Amino acid sequence: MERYNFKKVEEKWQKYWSDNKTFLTKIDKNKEKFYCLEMFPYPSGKIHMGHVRNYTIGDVLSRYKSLKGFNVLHPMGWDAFGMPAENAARDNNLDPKEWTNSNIDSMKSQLKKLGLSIDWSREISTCSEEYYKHQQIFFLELLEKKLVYRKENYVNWDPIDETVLANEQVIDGKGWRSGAVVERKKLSQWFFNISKFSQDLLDGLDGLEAWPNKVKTMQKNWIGKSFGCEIEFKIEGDLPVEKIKCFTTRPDTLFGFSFLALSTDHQVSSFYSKDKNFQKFKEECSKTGTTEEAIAVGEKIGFKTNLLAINPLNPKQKVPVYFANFVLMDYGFGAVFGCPAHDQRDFDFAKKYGLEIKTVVRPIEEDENYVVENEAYPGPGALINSEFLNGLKAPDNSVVETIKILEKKKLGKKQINYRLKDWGVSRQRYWGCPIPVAYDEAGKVHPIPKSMLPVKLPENIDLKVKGNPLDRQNKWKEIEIDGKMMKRETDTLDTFVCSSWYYLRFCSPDEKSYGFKKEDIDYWMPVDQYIGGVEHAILHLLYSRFFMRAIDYKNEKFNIKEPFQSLFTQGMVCHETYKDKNNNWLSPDDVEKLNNNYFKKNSPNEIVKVGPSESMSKSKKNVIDPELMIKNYGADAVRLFILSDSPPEKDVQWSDQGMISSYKFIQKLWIMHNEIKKLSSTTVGNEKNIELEKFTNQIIAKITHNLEKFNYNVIIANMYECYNFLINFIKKNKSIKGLDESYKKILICFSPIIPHFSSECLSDIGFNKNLNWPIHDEMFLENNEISIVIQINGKKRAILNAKKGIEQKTLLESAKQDNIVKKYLKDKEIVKIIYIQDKLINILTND
RNA sequence: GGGCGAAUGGCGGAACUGGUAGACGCGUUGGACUCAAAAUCCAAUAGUAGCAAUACUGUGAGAGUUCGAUUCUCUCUUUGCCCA
Repeated sequence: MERYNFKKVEEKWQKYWSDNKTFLTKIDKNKEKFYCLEMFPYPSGKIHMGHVRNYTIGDVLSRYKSLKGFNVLHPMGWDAFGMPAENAARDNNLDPKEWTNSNIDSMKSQLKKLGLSIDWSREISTCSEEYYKHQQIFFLELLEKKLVYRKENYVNWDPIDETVLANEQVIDGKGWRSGAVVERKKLSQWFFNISKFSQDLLDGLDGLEAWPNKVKTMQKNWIGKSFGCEIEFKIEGDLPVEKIKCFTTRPDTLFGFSFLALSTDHQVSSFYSKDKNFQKFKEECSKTGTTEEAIAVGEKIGFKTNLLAINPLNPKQKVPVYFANFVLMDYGFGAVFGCPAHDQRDFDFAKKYGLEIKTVVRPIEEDENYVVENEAYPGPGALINSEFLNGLKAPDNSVVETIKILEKKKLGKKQINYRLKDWGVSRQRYWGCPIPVAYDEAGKVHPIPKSMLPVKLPENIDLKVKGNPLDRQNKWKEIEIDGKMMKRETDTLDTFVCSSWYYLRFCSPDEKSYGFKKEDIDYWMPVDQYIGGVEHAILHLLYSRFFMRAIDYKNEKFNIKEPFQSLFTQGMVCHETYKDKNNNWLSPDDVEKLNNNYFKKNSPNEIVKVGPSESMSKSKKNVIDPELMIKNYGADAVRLFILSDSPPEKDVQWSDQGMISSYKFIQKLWIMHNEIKKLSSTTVGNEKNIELEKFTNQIIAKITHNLEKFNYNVIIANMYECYNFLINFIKKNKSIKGLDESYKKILICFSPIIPHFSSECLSDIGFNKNLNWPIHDEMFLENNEISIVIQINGKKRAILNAKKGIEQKTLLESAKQDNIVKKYLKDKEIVKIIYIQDKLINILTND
């Protein structure tokens, strides 16, 4: 017998699948479809373990569903636009397109070595003209439907990448990619009107039963629906301002009103355009970031006006009006009423400027003399010091009642507010999808006629110069539309736009006239299972849900609104981190382990500091190269290991030991395979072996159940169980009828996880074509001979073998014969007996 | 500060609707093979006591419901993620 040669076998089957077009998918209306999609990768040039895990999970599911008889669509593509290409091109004097395409080639060959069941004929790349042409058409359609608009707005400006960032791309006040502190800048930008769909996107979440609750909650919070009231405050003072509108979720605390705060961008600020002190203040404000966190943490500062705001519920009360740095123009109306006693931000502000702090809500356990002292009390309770509102239960009851009163007096009206802002999609970058519009001399927007699409990116660009590269392409910028010379838009689209509809393109990758064909969408959509990292829980998934709705808006193209029926978020792949004596990160390759101590390789005296296990990242050097692992151990072993140690939704620890033991397991399976093959060819048994049948059927039931539930780590345990059973079974049984049948079924169960090995073994014992997922026989799931647990006073004391369906009386009699049971029942009176049929009997005695 | 989740041997983790806790793997220990090592195979492996049969304790801590709780309820601790 030859040692199992994974290299030969894996290459053989990968070639076989490719030559036979095994994974090519076509519409087949006689079959039920299954669309399995994993989040497509950015073509960085090398796959990492996160990809291996993500795509292995998807592949296991796809292969299982195929064997179950589904018509499976399992495509792959490239999220190919984006800044790394541009940066690499700039630093190494390359063409971003060539850089990207060569990365795609090498990553594709690495993915192929994993033996994924992908229909490569549907491969798409978002940086190809065939792809972004359709995206430009979508953009124009959205423009026509008024779902895209242009406005001047403050934006998050990343000074290193020299681009605008969406709010979501600002993390801790810093750019998500560059890490630079984000500045505020006013620019004219394109926006997708995602906020128009706020309610719809929120409602849609309820229908997504197969999404993790965690993700739904995150989206819900992100959309941030709040119920409140729009109030108009009458204004007195030295300026021609009569009233100021503001939005609040707590109108019930109006009697605690002590100041009105305005954003520095509020209309009223126009009266201060020549006031040097105000300008200085405004500049100060722009230094605090725009994120909610920066505002909450930062110091609250204000600029006092000479205006006074009148409390609508208590016209005798007049309070000062301030500009304040914690008020944002794009929330509510850029004005908030301050109630220091019950909002920490307002409290801090009031303390600083010596404003009144009047308590109007008391916690339930306090009485009416309760006074807010060291910090605001934002919690529930009852209203006090509020005249006719006193006693109302806050906040639910009191908010509703106050709004009713305000509406009746025409002082305000009920309003629903969302935190979700429109999606700014303009990027001042080269390597993205050009926005297909042009401007005439007056600056008016003209869509570029569809016949002139795609707007292609110019080539041979110098990326070394800072600023927007397309803006410098004077020749490219010129365009003639209807005989008039115009200038093209020089911004490109956020790459999140590309990934918002790629799942549709996979259904019709070759369609020339439009992004997809209705017939294809009707058959394939929605995605039955979407698999990816939880880091995309908000942005990508929300944008995709929006894009479906936006494309469909007013045209009713589809019957579905939600692109992803089920969502699975896999955990990360982690590894210990290492540092040398100078605190430099060390790669696992540079570290040697000896007797629980870690040393630097080639310098045996230097002890290595071991840090916590963290998600693999290049910056911490704690990465393991999948290509190397596949080369050393084979794709099947890598697939086996990456699934074996943790449930797929949780983080997994990389372990060299684990990797090696997966490799060894396949070697052991191969040795066993050859023994079984020898045995089953000489077998002349009479009757099927009950023990074998029972095991086979039970394990099929288990594996099937675990596949359906994504318990992939448990399937690996089931595979070991199979090995342990079979190896012992063939040792003691020399001639067994039905062994080949059972073994075949078990191999099919293995095949989603280790497809090359299983295919090789199956074909070696004569099964190659038309394989189906085995179905277990219920008959064997239930044993005739069962073990029944005997409990005395709730404690396990013995186990009794009995026939199925045994009656309580009979069971009790035989239990009483048991020596241990006898011991415990001696001199005791049986008070009660609890019998769970065929499972357990609990005997209660009198003490 | 708010929301959601998690906590089981030395480690990763199993346990269907409350019913034999610790499947399976790693590691460790002992043994076989070997001049020796590696590889492989066999055995043991929650803790405590005991030669053993066995007994007691045990699923982060404390309470509760129940004949019976890793599983359900409440309080607390630690921890992770998201939002602030």
